[in-house]
Amino acid sequence: MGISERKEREKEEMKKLIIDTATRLFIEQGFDKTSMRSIAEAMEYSPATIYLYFKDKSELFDAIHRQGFKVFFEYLSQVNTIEDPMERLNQLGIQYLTFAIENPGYYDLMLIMREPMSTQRNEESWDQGDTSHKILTTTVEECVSKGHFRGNDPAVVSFMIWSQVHGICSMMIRDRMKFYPEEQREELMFAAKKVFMDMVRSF
Amino acid sequence: MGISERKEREKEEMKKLIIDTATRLFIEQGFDKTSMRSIAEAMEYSPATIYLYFKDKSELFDAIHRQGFKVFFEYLSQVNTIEDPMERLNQLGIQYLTFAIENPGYYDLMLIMREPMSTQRNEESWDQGDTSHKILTTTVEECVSKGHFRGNDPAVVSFMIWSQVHGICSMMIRDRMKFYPEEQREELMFAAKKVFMDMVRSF
DNA sequence: AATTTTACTGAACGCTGTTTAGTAAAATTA
DNA sequence: TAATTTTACTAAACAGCGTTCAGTAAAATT
Repeated sequence: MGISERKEREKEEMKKLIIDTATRLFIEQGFDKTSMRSIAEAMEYSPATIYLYFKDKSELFDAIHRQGFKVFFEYLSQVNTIEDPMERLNQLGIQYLTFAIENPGYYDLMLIMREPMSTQRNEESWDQGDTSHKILTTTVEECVSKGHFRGNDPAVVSFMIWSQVHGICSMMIRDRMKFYPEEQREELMFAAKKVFMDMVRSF
Repeated sequence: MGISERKEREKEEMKKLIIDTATRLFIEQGFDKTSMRSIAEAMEYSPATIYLYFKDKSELFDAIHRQGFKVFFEYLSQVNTIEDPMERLNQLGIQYLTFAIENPGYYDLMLIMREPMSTQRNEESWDQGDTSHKILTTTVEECVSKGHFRGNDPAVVSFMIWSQVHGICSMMIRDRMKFYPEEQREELMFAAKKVFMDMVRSF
């Protein structure tokens, strides 16, 4: 049955073409301006074709969403070899900020935008969110067991830390840093994170 | 010229009717579902009428935006009488979180959504953002002059603090707290803020 | 060679923000 | 009071959106 296998391959290639085209436009011009019609036009297909491969726009962008998480995990996994949990936490923060700075489109889609939620999608993006969350909480728990955080609930501490770095990234990505000259913003992000970590360490 | 004065009054009333109707729908059903047509229908006017009073949707929502900031300042001004800057900072955080919890629609519009920016609008919303920013930095500067924050740059510290509370609120408003049961989320927000303030105070 | 299945599209539906030409009533002028 | 101008408003349209569906030409199967 060579034919059905080739067809299967072609189907996957078409899916990839759609995702790649959509990702390119999305990174280039943002979510709002990336319409199904514009994706189709860039692919030189009819808009209706996309719907043969993805149920709707939400499902298509969920594929991009998932890919973003893959990239995200590559950043986070850089810290795996660090023994000291507190230093690992520190580097985790740096990787987090770096991901947001280098992939603002992904960050926005993955962690700021409101998701239209379709049951299937939520399952998986939950998993990915859950994994990220576990990476953090595990590290925090290690820190607590080494005597840090004065015995505060690791869940609370994790949420605080995540909120801190997410807050910093959100400010940057949604343009709430106009108080500071553009060329100093990235520096400020890391400076704020550093003061935060200094506080954490001396707590 | 009683007539032109009456007309002026009527114009203001019409503007108010539009803003109030738009705000109601916006709070009830969110930004995306609040179309110009739905606002017009709720007012029992034609959609085109709204455009006689507001240049476009962005200008209309800027009016709501401004009103949101007024409410916001009411929350923040509760702390004015507190002498000790560190305790004022603490209460400022509580007021911030409370505003976000009690007015999630406003918070989203004012501090999370991307603004389509029309020159005029930016001027004013800048002013309001600037005022909020000054309230924070002034307090932080007082703290520093009382020996807190180990001589770190008040601008950096302010940005860190704002990011922390903004991060907490963003997580809640954009539904990134699914790791925690719904009835514990508000508690967790304040718990995280408390740990943060404990760190700040002992720094 | 005839039939079925596949991959795709043109055109439409109902929605959006926005513009424009036209109208009836109100205000002003004569 | 009658004629004219100004005001306040709307119906209808434009171009865009996500999405659906009937139809079609080519490919695969019988």
